Amino acid sequence: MITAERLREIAFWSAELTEEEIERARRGMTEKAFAKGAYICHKGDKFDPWLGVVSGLVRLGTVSQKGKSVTLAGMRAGGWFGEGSVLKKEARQYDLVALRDAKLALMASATFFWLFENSAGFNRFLVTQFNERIGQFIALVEFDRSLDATAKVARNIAWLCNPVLVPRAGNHLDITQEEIGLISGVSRQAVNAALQTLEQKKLLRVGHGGIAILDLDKLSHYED
DNA sequence: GCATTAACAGCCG
DNA sequence: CGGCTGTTAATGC
Repeated sequence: MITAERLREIAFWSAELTEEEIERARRGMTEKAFAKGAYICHKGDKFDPWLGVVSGLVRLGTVSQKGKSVTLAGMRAGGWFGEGSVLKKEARQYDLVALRDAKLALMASATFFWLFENSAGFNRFLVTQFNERIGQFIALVEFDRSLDATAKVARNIAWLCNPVLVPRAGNHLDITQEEIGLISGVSRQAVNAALQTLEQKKLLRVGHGGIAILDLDKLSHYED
């Protein structure tokens, strides 16, 4: 169980909840630490909590039939995910790996369903979250030709900084080029080249162990 | 051609 | 010093 104050810190959506709903939410939640490289769950697991990243970086991915690993998305601190599997009471559709030491918040599915049945604020948040994800998905399908490495990197960085999915993100992203590679499905060297291209176009600025976002909108629509 | 792996020097904290 | 970055060379699809 976590305190009401802790809930405010780690869960931006709690701002939409009434006192009673906050009480329910915090009683149904715990925090858990994962070491770098650790699996949070595997594809096919019956793992029921809804998840939020409190600190660290998490990779959502899977393994194709041919055996190569495919990354679906990265999730940074402040992001919440997994509501699809919880709502449908189904097994996880992907692997979750901590790319560095991470702390996650876990909400029991019974609590999630209670909020779903009783809280207007929580439902407003859920609809907003789904809507934003659909928007990302549409943007992905819109460009049927495959993206080059620079475009993949640009889009994945933009997703990590989505202000609706991660409202407190700000303009700075603490992430190494290797981590961007793991999330984007591109080698570290290709990430390095991509970042330099994007910096020249003034869409972002590269620093040591992090980047500053200058033009999120252009990053999210970037085509080579 | 473009991207990947491997290897390495240099830089930053 | 250890981790991260920027580059180059060799290899693969």
